Amino acid sequence: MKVSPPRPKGPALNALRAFEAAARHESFVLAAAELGVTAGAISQHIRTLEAWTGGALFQRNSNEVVLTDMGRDLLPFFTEAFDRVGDAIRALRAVQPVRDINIATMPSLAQLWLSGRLARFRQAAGDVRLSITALERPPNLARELFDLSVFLRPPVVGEKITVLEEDRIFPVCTRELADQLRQPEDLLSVPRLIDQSWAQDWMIWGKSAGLEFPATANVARYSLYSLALEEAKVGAGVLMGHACLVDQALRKGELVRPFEQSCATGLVLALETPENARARSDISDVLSVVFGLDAGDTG
Amino acid sequence: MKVSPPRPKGPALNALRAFEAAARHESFVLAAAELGVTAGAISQHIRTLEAWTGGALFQRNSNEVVLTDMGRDLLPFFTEAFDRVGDAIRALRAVQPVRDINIATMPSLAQLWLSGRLARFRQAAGDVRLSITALERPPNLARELFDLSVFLRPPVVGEKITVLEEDRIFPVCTRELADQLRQPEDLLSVPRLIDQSWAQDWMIWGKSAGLEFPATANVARYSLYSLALEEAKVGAGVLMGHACLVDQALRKGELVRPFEQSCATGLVLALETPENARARSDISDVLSVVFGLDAGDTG
DNA sequence: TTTCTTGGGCGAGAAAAACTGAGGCTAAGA
DNA sequence: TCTTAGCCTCAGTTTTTCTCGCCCAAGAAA
Repeated sequence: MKVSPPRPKGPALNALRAFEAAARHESFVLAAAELGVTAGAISQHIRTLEAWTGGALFQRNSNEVVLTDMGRDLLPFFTEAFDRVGDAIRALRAVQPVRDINIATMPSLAQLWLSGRLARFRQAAGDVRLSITALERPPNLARELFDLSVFLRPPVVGEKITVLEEDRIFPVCTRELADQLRQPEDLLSVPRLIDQSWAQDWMIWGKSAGLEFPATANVARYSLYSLALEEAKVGAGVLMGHACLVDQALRKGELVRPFEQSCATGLVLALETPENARARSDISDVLSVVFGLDAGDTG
Repeated sequence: MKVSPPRPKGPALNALRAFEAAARHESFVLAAAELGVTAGAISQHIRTLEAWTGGALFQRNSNEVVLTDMGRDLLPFFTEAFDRVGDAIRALRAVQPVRDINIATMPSLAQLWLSGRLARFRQAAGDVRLSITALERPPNLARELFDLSVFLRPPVVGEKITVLEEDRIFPVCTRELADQLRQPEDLLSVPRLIDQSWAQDWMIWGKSAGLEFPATANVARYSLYSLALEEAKVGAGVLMGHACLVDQALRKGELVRPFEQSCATGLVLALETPENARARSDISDVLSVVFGLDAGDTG
């Protein structure tokens, strides 16, 4: 027996947070992205934690990790804990009246949809700094310090989610190219432009038009929607346009719709705010000026 | 506007914990002790946090800190958050069946009361490592990784607190010295030994005996009760004995009670366990073997 | 009054923690 | 078969955190 060893120390808080994120995503890569570090860092945290507890939290497979039963049982405790920590941080942040507003959105929406609308807002309220972070997936707003997120996403039911519009898609191209397209079948013979992350778009629209598009033939993939859009503008092919993303180009006449037929993707353009955010006057300003929403106007 | 700045980062988790502890104690020194760091470290964390929020959390006075209103409003969020984090850590620790049991107690109890009893336990269950941490004050068991605490403390009402006995005090000394003491008034003329932290003891007992002991005259103060006890054993003076602390010495005949009169200090010898700890079989073993308590046997 | 003690601030340097980056492995899909 | 996606590990570096020494002010004790 040792008398008076130092107080027993728990594991590092950052390691706990890393576990929570990794367990929630069941992926070190996603957890790393959420926390803004590399996957290696997550891996190390998890190992530290496993060494501390003496039991395995994850089962490592070749290209995935899965929670062990033990890890799965533990997760709710950690999620609850860090949700409360998130609340505390948010409360801390709220002591300062206005500073800057962090918006999370998809790269494509940031460039093609949001930027125009925010210009309007920035004129109206010059003292607020806006910062836009482009993310592939909607962040967990209970955890991260965003005040607002706008994403095309499945229509999840959520407390603080407002559906702005349904996501609809239809082909778009230059007027010149459109003139060569008499009927939908003609689309099979021109280059089709798609965004990596929405590889299904042509198939979905095809189904509604009674066509089947081969997955690979005559297709150019782009990692960013805005790149595909630029290519479409110079006549490189036909882009499957999302209404909210090509609206500007259509208005300007840079692109046209060779066929009126449109179809829903099953996604919605949704705006989400963290708990209590709409009580902040600065944020509800953005909501009303930019999106035409009033406080409490939740979907 | 910056597009795609990295995700907005919150303050360091350790800084949040430092704030919680500092705010709860309204003292950097106590918070530092709880977290096992120096007060300077706490001070820096708080300043980091204040810089992040842009508002003062504490008002610094010359030799104290007091929470600002803002800080006071924030505290409940943080306490809730770190209570949940504590739960999570505890759950993590519980995945491993038995390892070691951490006991928190006062230095005097550790030496004079606990050690004998634990010897009994250590014989019975040799595979459990016990570690005893001596602390001045009862730790917050919702926060720290102790499985058990034993303290002389005011009789607070608590869920998981079991009162073992009432704290009673009475003078003790060597038999030789006792022979010179005919009546309580004689105590005024012999050296009185006291422990720093229980400076009131003589006054309290004096009141019950109808005597008034001058606070300073003819008094030897010791920083540890066990030191005072050793001095008493060699006849250096009369010690105000706490029943639970001098019991062993009385049994062995090393000390005697010159006067039978005893009085209660208003404190109790209380055992505390964290939430759910008594469900752990290893811990309830300690409770039953060492303290004669059965599961669910809470005060 | 003077001295001591206590609680806190500050800055430099040390220690510890966290993170990155490179190289390797496996499974799945093209 | 080749590529890609995930994860692992390890070494080295960067960043953070902590300690240490010294200062200050206020209150208690002498």
